[in-house]
Amino acid sequence: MIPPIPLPTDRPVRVRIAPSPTGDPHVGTAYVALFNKAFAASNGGRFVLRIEDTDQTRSTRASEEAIYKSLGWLGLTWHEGPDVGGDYGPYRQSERTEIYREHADKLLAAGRAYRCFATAEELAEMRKSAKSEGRSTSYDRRYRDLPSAEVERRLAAGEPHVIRFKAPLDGVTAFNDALRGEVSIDNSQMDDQVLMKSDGFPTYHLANVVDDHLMEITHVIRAEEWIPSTPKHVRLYEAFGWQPPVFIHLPLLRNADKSKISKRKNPVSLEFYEAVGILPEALVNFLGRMGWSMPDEREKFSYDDMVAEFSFQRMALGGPVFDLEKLDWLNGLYIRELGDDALVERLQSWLLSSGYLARVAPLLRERISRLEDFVPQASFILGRAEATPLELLIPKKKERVEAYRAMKIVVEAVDACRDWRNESIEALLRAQVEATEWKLRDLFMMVRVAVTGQKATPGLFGTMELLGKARCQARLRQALLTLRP
RNA sequence: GGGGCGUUCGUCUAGUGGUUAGGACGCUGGCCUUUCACGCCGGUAGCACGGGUUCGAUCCCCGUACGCCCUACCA
Repeated sequence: MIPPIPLPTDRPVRVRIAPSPTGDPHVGTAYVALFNKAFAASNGGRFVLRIEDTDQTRSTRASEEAIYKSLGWLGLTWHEGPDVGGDYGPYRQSERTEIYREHADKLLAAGRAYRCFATAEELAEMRKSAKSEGRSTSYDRRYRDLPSAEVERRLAAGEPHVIRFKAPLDGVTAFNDALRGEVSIDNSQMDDQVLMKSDGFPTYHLANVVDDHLMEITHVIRAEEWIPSTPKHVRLYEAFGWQPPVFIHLPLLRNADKSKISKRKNPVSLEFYEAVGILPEALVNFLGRMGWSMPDEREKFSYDDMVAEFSFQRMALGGPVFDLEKLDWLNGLYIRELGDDALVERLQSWLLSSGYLARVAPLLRERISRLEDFVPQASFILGRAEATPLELLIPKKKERVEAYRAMKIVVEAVDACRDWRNESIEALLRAQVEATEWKLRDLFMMVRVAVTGQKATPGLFGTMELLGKARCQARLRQALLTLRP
């Protein structure tokens, strides 16, 4: 039985989501956003969006924009964030590096953190030998007690280093998860977490704790995967002399096989759901049924209904499988409820707008002799795609494994593409020809068949552009699944 | 390997120390209908296992199994 969630008596409830802008906007982000926002709304609190772009190698502005767009599409809007401002900014972590630096220095000065000069190779070597000897592969604290003169010398020499937290060596660290009760780990399990990376950016652990405190976050509502690192966060709060927030860990969305939801096994991009015509209110409703239920157990309810009845005591803790079939059923319910005008409006704002048709029509002009031919000709671009059969997918004189390998390369390249235009798609695919060691025509034919389900189509790249990245990804991934040896 | 979290129909879930364990998706039979879909009525299938505690456990406790997550200078 889940106890009531403690609320602050002297200050407003403040919650946040903190997505990192890498890759496509994720359905898990929307899930966590929904429960944060609903909790805030039911308590008169505020919902903050903070962008965790501390991974310089993976974060992109395009991905950040995509998060705004998709969450906005779902109506999961925020009171404070990089785009709308607020009293606790900046809300983009890459603009807060000075703050983290100062706080890391404080820990350094207080003897709660230390500089570690281990190189990546050194660490890899350490883990390798630890593994071969059957020891724990966590960091062995080799720089924890480096004499200060030596630290100074290396610093003066400009040696790159990270700052690590001095985790307690013995004892136990416990915290209270509002849904699960006390969670504790033995401190022998806690390693000296990196706080500041050698590039001067903080890790999640430092940035998160510092920002949540500075932004006066009262309840940290995040996914279950964070439970194991929460004790470290608790020790960080303690080291700073801060009061930790209430921790609420939500169950993880799952694939059909119960593993954590992933793009390999499920469409996870919010852009996919929008592109295939899932209604935002249906998706929000569906996410609200993941681990949560209305008191009367009704299946269909709006965000406002949810807020009116919201309580974490109605939360189930098992990891819910994200079932597309049930989403489709629910979405159908919403569609059937639409009036004629509203339905037409939805269809138009989906793909049946004159603007979109204006882009499709030129592609199909040569292929139609009557106007009525347009509709069947456009079906592979407007309609739902069936999985392309295996025989069609494998080019002549190619083996299944070869096709699988090549498709994998294509899928990964497409995932990474951030500029979805005819020319850039072409450049992107051309760039894969070498990697696959295939003839250009074979590779492009396989992609064409995977994406359209047919061998004869309008220009491949223009078609892909119009189809949109999300749907192309889904179809390519479907093909990859079919090809899997 | 180590640590943590979890476990009610295939899936999403409700639920209580005594219930024929309820609803939804799916699948399925029927009705409606010129057909299909929608809608309506019905069927299908579940408390992981073993010990306790108890007059009685799906529910409380302990163990086991299984699943998942973490174990990065990613979040």
